[in-house]
Amino acid sequence: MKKSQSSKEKILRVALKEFAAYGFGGARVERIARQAGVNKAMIFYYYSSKQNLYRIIIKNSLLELIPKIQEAIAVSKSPEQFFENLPKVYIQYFVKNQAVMRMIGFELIQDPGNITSVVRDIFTNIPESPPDLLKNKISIWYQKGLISEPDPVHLILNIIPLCIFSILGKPMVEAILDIKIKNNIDFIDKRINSISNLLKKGMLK
Amino acid sequence: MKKSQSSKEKILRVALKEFAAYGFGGARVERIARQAGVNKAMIFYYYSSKQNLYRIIIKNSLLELIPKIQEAIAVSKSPEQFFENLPKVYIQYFVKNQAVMRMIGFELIQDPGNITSVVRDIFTNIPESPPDLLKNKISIWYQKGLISEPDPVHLILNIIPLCIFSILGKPMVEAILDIKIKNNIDFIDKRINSISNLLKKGMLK
DNA sequence: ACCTATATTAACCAGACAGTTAAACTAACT
DNA sequence: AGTTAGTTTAACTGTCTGGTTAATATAGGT
Repeated sequence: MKKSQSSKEKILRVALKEFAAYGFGGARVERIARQAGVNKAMIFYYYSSKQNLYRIIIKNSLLELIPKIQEAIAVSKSPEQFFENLPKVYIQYFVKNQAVMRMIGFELIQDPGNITSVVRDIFTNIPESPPDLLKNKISIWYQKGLISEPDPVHLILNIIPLCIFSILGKPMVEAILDIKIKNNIDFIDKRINSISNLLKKGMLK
Repeated sequence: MKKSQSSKEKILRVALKEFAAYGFGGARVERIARQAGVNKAMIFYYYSSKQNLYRIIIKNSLLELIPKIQEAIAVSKSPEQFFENLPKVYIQYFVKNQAVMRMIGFELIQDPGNITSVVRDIFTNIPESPPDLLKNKISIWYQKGLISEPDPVHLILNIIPLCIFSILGKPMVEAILDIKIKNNIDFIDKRINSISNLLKKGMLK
């Protein structure tokens, strides 16, 4: 029973790319099967439905990302460090896992209720919940007069968008300004830097 | 020939919502027809294909947004004003036209090449191109030592994401922090404020 | 060798899909 | 009343889709 394991996992890997490329509606089960080198029926044998396969992939992806964020929060002893660590972790993860980012993006646009329920589900079953950790840090930092934004909602909404859209929005900005960004590694480095600087100058007191 | 006009336009209005809700692949031509109170064949009669209908809607939407941005840039005599005006224009437009935002989001994720070609197409046929206006302002402001970010790419990528994701990411942040934002008008006001403050503190010298 | 549980396949299905067609309707103009 | 051009419709088509099924293959345990 070794080949089965590889088939089961290969379906996940291939399906992630398929969903990211075409969205749920546009994704084709048969294309996933073909690219995974597996009979179409195997997908239903292992994952019972297209919807279910989709949900499992989203959950897996989030479970992979969360510990990285958890650590970035934990190691940040000051808001300066926090504003440097978090964008770095987010951007580097999403650059390496663009398919994940695209799938999450799709979900947020199409059916926010679905992904948010997955998120809630994950966080209620985690011992040291990263959101709680974050809330505590923010409130302590604000009380100490270190940061200017006391509301965790707006603090988060001032960070995450900058990271995700940096990658997603790149082609758009290239089109708007009518330029071509050649060196992607340089661009990403510059992006992380620009975001960290903006956050430090903009939200530290 | 009066009813035809209203049918033709109603298809556009309904299709915008359909595409925003389900993405291109998930959108159903027949559902558009039914909701527009029109025979399905009418959609092909007026717009020849689903793809073409999609492109026309995207283009129309951008053509509606661009003048607003153009004006926000033009009236901003200082970077302070710019960092206040642009987020306000973006967020207020996207709050009122969430379907447009979702469609653009879909495109950016699924087929960036498509929407970017539409953008290029629009901007090359506009006399006072807003990107050029923006590039000039930024370079002048930087030379005068008023702003800290000389690169228009990163300046834009520090602004637009904050606006778009503020609306799109709201349910996600609610799920992460396990809260419910009740008053949406207050939230949007606070969001515009928080972004303007971040940009002013973070990017002015 | 036989049993059993898991893995895999080809062939199939009913419904849905984008797109077509040809005929009929409408209303303005002559 | 007849012509014309733009609208609208019902009925259709060929293809594709997610999902099913029943038969078969595999391999480990007895």
